[in-house]
Parts: sequence; C-alpha cells; structure tokens
Amino acid sequence: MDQYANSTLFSVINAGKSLEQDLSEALGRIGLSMAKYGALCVLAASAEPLPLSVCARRMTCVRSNITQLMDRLAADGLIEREADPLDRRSVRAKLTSKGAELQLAGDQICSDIESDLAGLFEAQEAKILRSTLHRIS
Amino acid sequence: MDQYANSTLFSVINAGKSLEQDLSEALGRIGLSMAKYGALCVLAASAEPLPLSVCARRMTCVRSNITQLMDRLAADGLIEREADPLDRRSVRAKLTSKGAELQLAGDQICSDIESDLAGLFEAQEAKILRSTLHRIS
DNA sequence: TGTATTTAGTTCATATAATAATTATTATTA
DNA sequence: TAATAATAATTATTATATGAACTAAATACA
Repeated sequence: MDQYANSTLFSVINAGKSLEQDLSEALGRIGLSMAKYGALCVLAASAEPLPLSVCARRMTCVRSNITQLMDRLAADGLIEREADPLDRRSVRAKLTSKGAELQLAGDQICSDIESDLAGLFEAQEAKILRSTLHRIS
Repeated sequence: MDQYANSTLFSVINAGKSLEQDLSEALGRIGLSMAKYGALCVLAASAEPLPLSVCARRMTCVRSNITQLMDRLAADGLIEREADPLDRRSVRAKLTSKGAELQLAGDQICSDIESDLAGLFEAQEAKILRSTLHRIS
C-alpha cells in the first residue's frame, strides 16, 4: 500500500504477501494450497513416515492444525496415515505416489517464480536483499 | 527455514511472516488482530464513514470478509454501521471513539517495531531493501 | 415505462490457522 | 504397583479468508 512507502515493516510484509499470493495461485492450478504444499515438502524431505507431532514442529504450527490438514491431504489421496506399532498413541503420515508427484510439481513452480524474481535485481542487490531479510527471520 | 537459505522467494515470504507474527502478537496485547487493525486504519484514513465495498477494495479483500470483520469490530465497540440515505443498498462504517483510540495505539506499535528494524541495517542496506521489495509488490 | 444489468451487502460453504479441552497411551515416581 | 505426569492425536470453538448464491436497490437501455 502506498501509505507504507517509507515503512520497512510494511515493505517486507506486503512483498511477502504478494509473493505468497503468486505462489498460492500457481499452486492452486495444480490443486495445492500453500499449507498442503508445505506439508508435502516436509514429508518429501524425510526418508521415513513422520509422526504428526513432528510435522507440526517442522511446519511451525500446532498439532490440531496438522490433524485437519492431513485429513484434507488424505481426502485428496496425497498422504496416508499409518499406525506406529512402537507407540500406539502415534500416527505417522507418508506421501502417496500421487503426493510425491505433486510435491515435485510444486517445487518446479517455486523454481519458476524464483527465476522470475532473479530478473528483478542486480546480483549485488539480490545478495543484500537476502542478507537483510535473514537478519529479520 | 534453513532449506530456503538460497531462495529469494522464501527469504521474502518467511521474513514477511516473521514480522507479521511480531506485529500480530503486539497488536493482540491491545485486543487487536492484523485484520482488525487494518480495517481501523482504512477508516481512520478517511474523513467520511466508508461504504463496506470501499473498505473491501482498500483492504484488497472480498466483501463477505468485510461483512464478518465489521460484525466483529462492531461487537468490540470499535466501529458503527450507518445507513446511507442517498443509496439504500449501502452501509457505511465509521470509527467509534474507542476505535479511533485503538487505531492510534496500533500505529504506535508499528512505529516501535519499525525502530527495532532500523537497528538491524546500515542506511544503504535499508534503502536497497525497500527498493528491491517495492519491485516485488 | 418496463426489462435487463449492475451494484451493495449478506449468508452459506469451505479452507486455513490458533487455542482449549478431551481421550488414549506412555513414562515417571513415590 | 498405583498414582501422577507427560505426550500424541483428536474434537470443538473461534478468527480469518475466499467464492458462490441470494436479496434488495439502483442504473441502463430498448
């Protein structure tokens, strides 16, 4: 928004929202949301099926959220729940082959956006951009 | 997230989320959410009560969202709805005095965070940061 | 003037996220 | 071992966001 032109706070927040919307729209075209893609990435990065509480920690969100998200992912056929015989409280999620495929498609979408972004900056600017942003988060 | 260290896309998205969370928590301490504070700002920036559809446009969101948000703000005693005698379809929202006060308190919170941020960067870095971010959104 | 279109706002359905409360199971410890 | 703690997941409630369908009112236009 224009009234925030001199605000670093809202420059960052608004740019983040703008990119999130771009990514969200592109993911939407292959049937994914940000939340769903994030969960698929967490599962894809693990060699083993993951307990839902581990997913919650890695996605920096609460467990009840993961329960619902996994419900939706399971309804889409992208993950499966499996019981953990060593701890009967635990439920572990694993990607289906369809889930693994969609995760890769999501990665490609991120790469495409990253390429578009690269065209906006000089190399030195991009370096400073990432350096300053990493001090924030 | 560490796996995104080389991604400008996620550097921006994550930094945005991080600041949004800081702001959101600080606003929460005075009873506001990001959405509520945003609506109060739109109303505070206007000399006149605003039709809800104008609020929706300025907040870049859909009208049904504004209906619900104004319901909650009205329940908090922060805004009032009033009929527009010139167009009987239209409903206009205006700040109550309590709403105007809380909006100012929110502004102060933003200023404080902005000051904290300023300490993270050299002047030249801050300039490049804002310049590059504005090319994104 | 009367019909069609547009606009304003609301309601409903759904997705997403958080918190609190609940259940089942495991771990601790007196 | 029995009572207590902690942990894993779920359910329920609330806030926030979107889109579709709906009602009422204003506008266009034939």
